Amino acid sequence: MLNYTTSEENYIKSIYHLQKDSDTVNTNSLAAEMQTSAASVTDMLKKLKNKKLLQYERYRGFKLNETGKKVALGVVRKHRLWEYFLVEKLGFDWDKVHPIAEELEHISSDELIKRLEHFLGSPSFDPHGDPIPDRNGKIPVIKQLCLSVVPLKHSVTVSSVANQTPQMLEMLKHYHIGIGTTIIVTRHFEFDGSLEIKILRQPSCILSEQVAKNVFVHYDQ
Amino acid sequence: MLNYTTSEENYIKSIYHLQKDSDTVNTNSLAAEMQTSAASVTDMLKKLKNKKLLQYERYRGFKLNETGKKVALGVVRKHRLWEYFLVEKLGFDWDKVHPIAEELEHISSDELIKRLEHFLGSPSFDPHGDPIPDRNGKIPVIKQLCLSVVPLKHSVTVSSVANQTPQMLEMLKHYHIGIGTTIIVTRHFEFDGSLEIKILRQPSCILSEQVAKNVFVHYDQ
DNA sequence: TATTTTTTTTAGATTTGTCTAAATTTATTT
DNA sequence: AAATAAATTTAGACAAATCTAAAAAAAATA
Ligand SMILES: [Mn+2]
Ligand SMILES: [Mn+2]
Ligand SMILES: [Mn+2]
Ligand SMILES: [Mn+2]
Repeated sequence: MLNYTTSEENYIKSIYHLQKDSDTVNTNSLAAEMQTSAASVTDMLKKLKNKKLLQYERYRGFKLNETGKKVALGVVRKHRLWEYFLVEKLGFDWDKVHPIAEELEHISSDELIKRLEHFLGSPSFDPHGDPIPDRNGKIPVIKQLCLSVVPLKHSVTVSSVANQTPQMLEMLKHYHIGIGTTIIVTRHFEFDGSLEIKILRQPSCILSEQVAKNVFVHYDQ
Repeated sequence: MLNYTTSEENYIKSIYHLQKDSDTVNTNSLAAEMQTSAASVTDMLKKLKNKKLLQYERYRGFKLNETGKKVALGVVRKHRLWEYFLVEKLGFDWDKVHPIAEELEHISSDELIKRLEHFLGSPSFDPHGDPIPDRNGKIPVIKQLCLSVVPLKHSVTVSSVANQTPQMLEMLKHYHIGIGTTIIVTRHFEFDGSLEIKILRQPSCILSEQVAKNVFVHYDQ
């Protein structure tokens, strides 16, 4: 497999994440995601098309082809393994690791990642509950649903969090919610969609719909 | 402390290593060390002088000032901590870690290095026996001497290896010599300066002067 | 000291990744 | 279907890091 620049890898990864929800991606959304100009995106699209990582016709949107997806999965794999390392081995809070993994994911040694994965015990999910692709790009799946649609009085366990900004993660920490936390939804307020929830050894509390929409869970046992 | 580019950091580190033996450094030696052209070196020297990291008058050689040395020590510290991690935690052979640490040393987070150091148990020496500067740039010292000048029949322990190319390290592995190996010099051949040595549980063997000159030891107990 | 050699710097290009402003294409409204 | 608005691309510029070839300065030698 060829080597790509840090910049190329960042674009490829962003396209990968965007095309999961929308199939074909457009210039402006990528520019927004990357916090850069639309012109810069167009420049990079030409480069990635030349390198045969992208399906792209001008003005028509674009998407990664199979090669591009493989590259993206490799970067995602590295990113999430490093995040796991930072939290589980170095004791970082889970809301601090993203920017550091954003740099570490570009270290090029394959041997390093092979050994890192083994050292970490081949984890399947990163500290945010996101799946870690294996060496072949295969992603583990679990049946999860959004906390906002969980029926009352069912015990569920938090398996991932969609919005991973420090702001969101800070908030969840305040509620004592993390990956693996067991939750029972005790009330649902129709007025604003907020939820009353109960966490073991914590007083009941109210979550806004906005928060609940970003928390994903699976049913217990 | 400001941030520097990967390229700047690599130049600063090379100058630091060169000026240890020669006080003032010249353009061609740095170009050789960095495997680049003299013109590129001159370009970078102007940049580093502008950033006030360097004493430099054209045609007159150059050296890092105190600020520059601090930056260099920070990079060296990161490089050696990562090498220690790669060998002690990930199980890499010591002759494989240098190029990977060459990338990892540029990851910018200070918090990361603080935690990595703690995770590793604040080691004082890297896998090649080179000292790891502490957070303030202070370097631990040990009294060491070159294996080629060790008197006969004294028990000494290998503390560092000067030439760290894969070729040299491969060779030392073949002789079962590593950091911490106990050695007794049993004969010294005047003809070519080669040494007969004895390592515990190994048959006697002969080291060329070229190898011995690169191995540093300290007296036992 | 004059000449030659070596070292170092400058001049001018090139590549990568970025930008702003203008032009073009596509989409949405009247 | 025009007109307007939005999205996208192109044109042209710039900074960083590199290069080669030529010029200039310093060092070594005759
Ligand atoms: Mn990144
Ligand atoms: Mn994550
Ligand atoms: Mn480096
Ligand atoms: Mn080392």
